[in-house]
Amino acid sequence: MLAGMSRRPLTTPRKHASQERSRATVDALVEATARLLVREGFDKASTNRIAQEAGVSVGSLYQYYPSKEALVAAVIDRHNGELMQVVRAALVEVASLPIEKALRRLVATAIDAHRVDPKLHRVLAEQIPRTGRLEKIATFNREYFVLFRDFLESHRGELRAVDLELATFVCVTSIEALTHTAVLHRSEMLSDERAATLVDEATRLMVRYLR
Amino acid sequence: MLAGMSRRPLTTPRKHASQERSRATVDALVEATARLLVREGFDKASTNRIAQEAGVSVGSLYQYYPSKEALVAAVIDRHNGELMQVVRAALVEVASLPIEKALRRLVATAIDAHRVDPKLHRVLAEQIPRTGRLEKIATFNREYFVLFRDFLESHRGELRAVDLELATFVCVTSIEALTHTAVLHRSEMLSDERAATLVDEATRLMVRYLR
Amino acid sequence: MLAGMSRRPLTTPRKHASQERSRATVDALVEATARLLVREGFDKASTNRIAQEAGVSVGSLYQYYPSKEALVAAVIDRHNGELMQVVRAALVEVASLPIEKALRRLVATAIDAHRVDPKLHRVLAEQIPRTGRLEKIATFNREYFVLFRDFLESHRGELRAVDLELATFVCVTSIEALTHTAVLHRSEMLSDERAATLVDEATRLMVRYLR
Amino acid sequence: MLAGMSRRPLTTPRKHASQERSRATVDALVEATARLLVREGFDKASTNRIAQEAGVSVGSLYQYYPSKEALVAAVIDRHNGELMQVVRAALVEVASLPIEKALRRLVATAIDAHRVDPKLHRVLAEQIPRTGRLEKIATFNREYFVLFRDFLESHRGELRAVDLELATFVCVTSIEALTHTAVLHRSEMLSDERAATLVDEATRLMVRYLR
DNA sequence: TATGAATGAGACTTCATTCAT
DNA sequence: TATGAATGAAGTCTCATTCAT
Repeated sequence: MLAGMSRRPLTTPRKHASQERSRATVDALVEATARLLVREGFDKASTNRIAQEAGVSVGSLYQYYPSKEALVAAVIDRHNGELMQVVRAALVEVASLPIEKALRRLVATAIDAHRVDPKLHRVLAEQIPRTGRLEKIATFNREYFVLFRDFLESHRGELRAVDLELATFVCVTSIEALTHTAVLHRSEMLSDERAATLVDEATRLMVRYLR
Repeated sequence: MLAGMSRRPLTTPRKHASQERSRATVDALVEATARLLVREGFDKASTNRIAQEAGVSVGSLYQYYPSKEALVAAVIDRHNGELMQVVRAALVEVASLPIEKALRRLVATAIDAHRVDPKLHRVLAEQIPRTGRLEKIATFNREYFVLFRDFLESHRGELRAVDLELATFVCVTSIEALTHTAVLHRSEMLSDERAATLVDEATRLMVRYLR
Repeated sequence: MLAGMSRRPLTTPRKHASQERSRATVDALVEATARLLVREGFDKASTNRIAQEAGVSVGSLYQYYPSKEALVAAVIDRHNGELMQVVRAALVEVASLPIEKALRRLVATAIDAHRVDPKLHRVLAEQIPRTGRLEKIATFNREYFVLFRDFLESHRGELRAVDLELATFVCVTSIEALTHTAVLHRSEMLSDERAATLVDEATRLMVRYLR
Repeated sequence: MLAGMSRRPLTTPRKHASQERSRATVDALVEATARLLVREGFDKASTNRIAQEAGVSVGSLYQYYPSKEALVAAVIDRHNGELMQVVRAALVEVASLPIEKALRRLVATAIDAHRVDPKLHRVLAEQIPRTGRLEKIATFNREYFVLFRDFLESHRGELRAVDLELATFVCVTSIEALTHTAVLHRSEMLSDERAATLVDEATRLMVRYLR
């Protein structure tokens, strides 16, 4: 569907690094990649530089990852994992709350999630499309989507009549955009005094729309 | 704010191409860049290939643009210009309508704007961060922002008490995200039957939030 | 048919180098490749080294040849061309001679042909299989084969009853092997005094076989 | 004689593998090398892959062979040994036959010898020059040469007056070339019906030449 | 002795950019 | 001013070989 996207480099790890020594190498590589991505951006993060930053030889890098893309993919996966953990926990916690309280909590959580490692988040958000991780992102989003849909379903009683699918799309997309933009491009909005207001507004947006 | 971004290549055109012939060359170059960006992606769109596609020598390319980035920047500017034209027209047209009708119209326009050249839009959206065009985008957004704020201001009477700045942020960000996502990742939502529903929902989201 | 031979690198030149300057570059590259092949062998003749030897940048090398293999292929083609010229000339010259005189002359010519650039010939003979030039070699051999067959045909009267195809195979293969081996591995056989003896023997081999 | 061939890697095995376990490892390595050479070609047959194919660690590989070349050399030696066994047996068997019968038998045997493992034979024939095994090959050929010379000597009575040295060169080279080419490049000549004809012709070539 | 993780020189190749014509 | 040949830094990746465990 995307033009010119044939022959994308492999993005799956090569070995699963059973021994302890290798495990350390793999971790160092992913960590180094994340660091360089933040510090220098995708283009400047060459495999040689990554290996160097990880204190490892290029050869070792290629022992575990077949390409730079695979390494970035690993960083993405790790980051997504962390985000989803936060999100999942929040959704569980919130399941039994009345919808307004619940949504407020979810918005706040979304902001927190974006704060996990905002610089990394930004680079990844920019680079994801180039890494063949669209699917994984889709996966990520789909999981969020499904969980949120379940959440709405279990609060059916408090909602107006609405196509849940559509409502989920509207809410998830809006929350994501608002929190993402606020964290990455409008950090002044998240000062101690003003953060609450933003949460208020986002919550109001959702609540009024859904009720 | 972005780390390690010093020494960014120049991104302003070299001459202003007053003569007719030059004008044609410049146009051909920008057009060729856009075409290749869509067809091959940023990385594969080399300056040599762009020159070839434009039917011009590389030498000439560098006569008019000091770098590849400058060329991409030109494409971005052109694209943004087209978008803003659509948006501006809509805002003018809508100025005197009651808020619900107005918002419905604006949402529909946002979708149309994204449809101007969706594939190009997607590539640009992905590449913008790498081109130092963040500022220009900010500029773009700021103009939209200001216009929308004015729009809200002139409909003050129909709104609840609300910080206009904040409301603008919420609305602009949400509309942008909903239309962008729908067009780029959920094209099935824009089939003839379903498009109206999406517009309905987005409108409802805004209206309920603002009133 | 050969195992593991999929995805062979391209072996056709990239441009045809019309301008004089490029022509010189291309020539220098082929020449340098031949030189290095002789001096260092295939494996040590890296593209960077070839470019250096040619007094040209690697970039230029890749402007004209898509791979090292293509360069070697060019050398092979050039060498084959030279050989065939010698061989063709001899066959024409010999057409009307009685078969013994003719064969003697052809054997002597084959030795001469191998002497054109024996070291290069050796390296190429060794490297040909790896270059996807088997076809070209086949072509080369086929031309020789056809010419020799015609030669036999036109001397039909002097031959015993024999399958011409088969006789051609036997003669061409033997002459080639004898001259190749003598030149490359038994140069002592080609000293002034002994060369004539070798030609005698080879001629006798053919004549007795054919008559 | 070959230029630039100094500093060739070691090509002799490291230990003589007295113990049984070692013997098995060594065998597995040589066997694996032969298999990979056939399946993937010389370049793709990396030492790591060979070790893996042999079910042994790279470390162990280097315990027994000091270099990749040494491994290939071992394969060549093994292959040559097998060939020589066939050839030696034939020469013994043939010693007392009249020359025509004997030569027919030797030609047939040469074809058989090439059929022992034609794919391996081809790869080795191509790779030998790169392995410093030229000497060994020379050795191989020299043994064949000497045996054949002895054969001719013992049939002196049936021959015309001829320099035995030279006659041996002519015969050995021609037979080798004819059988090698037929097996590797003209397999259609060895179909059940046609093989006999080829043997006939080759025999005739020799007999007429020698008598 | 065996293992296999680690090494790192070096191979191939691309492409933004320059410059002689 | 236009051309396109030339440049060469830099990037990705492989693989023979070593060495700590």
